[in-house]
Amino acid sequence: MQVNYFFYFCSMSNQKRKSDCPINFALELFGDRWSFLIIRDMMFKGKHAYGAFLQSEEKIATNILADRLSLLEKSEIIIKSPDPTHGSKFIYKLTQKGIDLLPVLIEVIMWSSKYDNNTTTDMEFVNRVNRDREGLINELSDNLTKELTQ
Amino acid sequence: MQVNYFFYFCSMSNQKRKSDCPINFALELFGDRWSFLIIRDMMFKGKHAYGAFLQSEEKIATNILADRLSLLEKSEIIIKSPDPTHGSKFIYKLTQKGIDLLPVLIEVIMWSSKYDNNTTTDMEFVNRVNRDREGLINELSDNLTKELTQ
DNA sequence: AAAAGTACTTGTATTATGCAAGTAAATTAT
DNA sequence: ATAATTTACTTGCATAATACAAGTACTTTT
Repeated sequence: MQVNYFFYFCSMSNQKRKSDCPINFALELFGDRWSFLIIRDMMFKGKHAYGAFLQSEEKIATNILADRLSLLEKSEIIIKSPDPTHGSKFIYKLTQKGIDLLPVLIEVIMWSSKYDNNTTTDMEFVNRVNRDREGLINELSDNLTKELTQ
Repeated sequence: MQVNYFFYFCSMSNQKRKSDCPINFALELFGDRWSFLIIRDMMFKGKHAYGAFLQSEEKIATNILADRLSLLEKSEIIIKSPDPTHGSKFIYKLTQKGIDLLPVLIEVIMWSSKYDNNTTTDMEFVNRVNRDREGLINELSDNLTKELTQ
C-alpha cells in the first residue's frame, strides 16, 4: 500500500498554469474553498493571527489553514511577520496586492446580499456601497494600508 | 473493495452551509476551480454549447463540466434549453442572477491585469473600465439580457 | 516547575478531480 | 437507407485535495 505525500510538499499550486487568462490567474491563486475566507477575515474582521482564522465559523482545518497561508504568502497577497509583543505568535497582513482585492470582495458581497435570502450581510454596508462605492473603497483601502505599514 | 459513488449523485454541493456569510455563499455556489471559467466563457466569449466549453484552453474534463453545468443550473445561475435548430444540442445561457456576476468578473480581470505579468487581458477593455465602468457594465449586461430573452 | 497557548506537522479517511473509454440520440454523408 | 459522425453526456478507476484527530516544539502565563 502506497501512501501519497504529495500534498505535504506542494498541494494545490505548483501545477503549470492552465492559461494566462486573467480569470484563470485569479482562480489559480485563490480559487479554492478557503483562501477567500482568509482574505475576508483579514479585510473585514481585523483578524491577523493563526488562531483567529481557526476560530471563524466556517471551521477551516488546521492543516489546510497552514497550507493556504503559505500559498497566499508565496503569491504575495499576504505577509507574515513575528509578533513583536508575543514571541510565539505571528502576524499576517494583506499586502497592497491583497488590499487591491477589496473591489472583488465588495462585488461578491453585493451579489450575495441580493441573491441569498439568508444572508448576514449588513445592509448599512450595502447602502454605503450604493451611495458611495469609490469613497468606501478608498476609506477601507486606506485603513488596510495603515495596518500594513504599522 | 468499496467504490464511492457519492460524486455521481451530488458532488460538490449538498453539504449543509458552512455559514451565511455573503463571501461563503458565493464560494459555495461557484468557488471551485471551474465554475467561474464556464461563467467567463458565457459572459465574454459567447459560448453556449457543451462542446464549446470543452474546447476552452483550460481543458475541463467532460465529467466535471457536466457536473458544474448541472450545479450552476440548480443554483439558477444558468439555464439549459434544447437547441431549436439542432435536435441533439442544448443551449446554456446566463440567467439574470448569472449576468449580475459581471461586476465580480470585471474586478477580477482588473486585479489580474494589474498583477499578472503574463496576462492576456485586452488593454482596451481595462481602459474602458477605467474610463466608464458603469457604462460598460450596462452595455455588456444589456447584451447578455438580450441573449437570454431571445 | 507545571500548565496552557501558539503555530504548526503527521497520519489516515473521505471527497473531489482527471483521464480514458463507452453510450444513446440526432444529424450528416454516401 | 445505411453508415459514419456529432453531441451531450455516463461510467470506472486512478490521483489529488480536504477533513479530522492527534502529536510536536517553542513560548508564555500561573
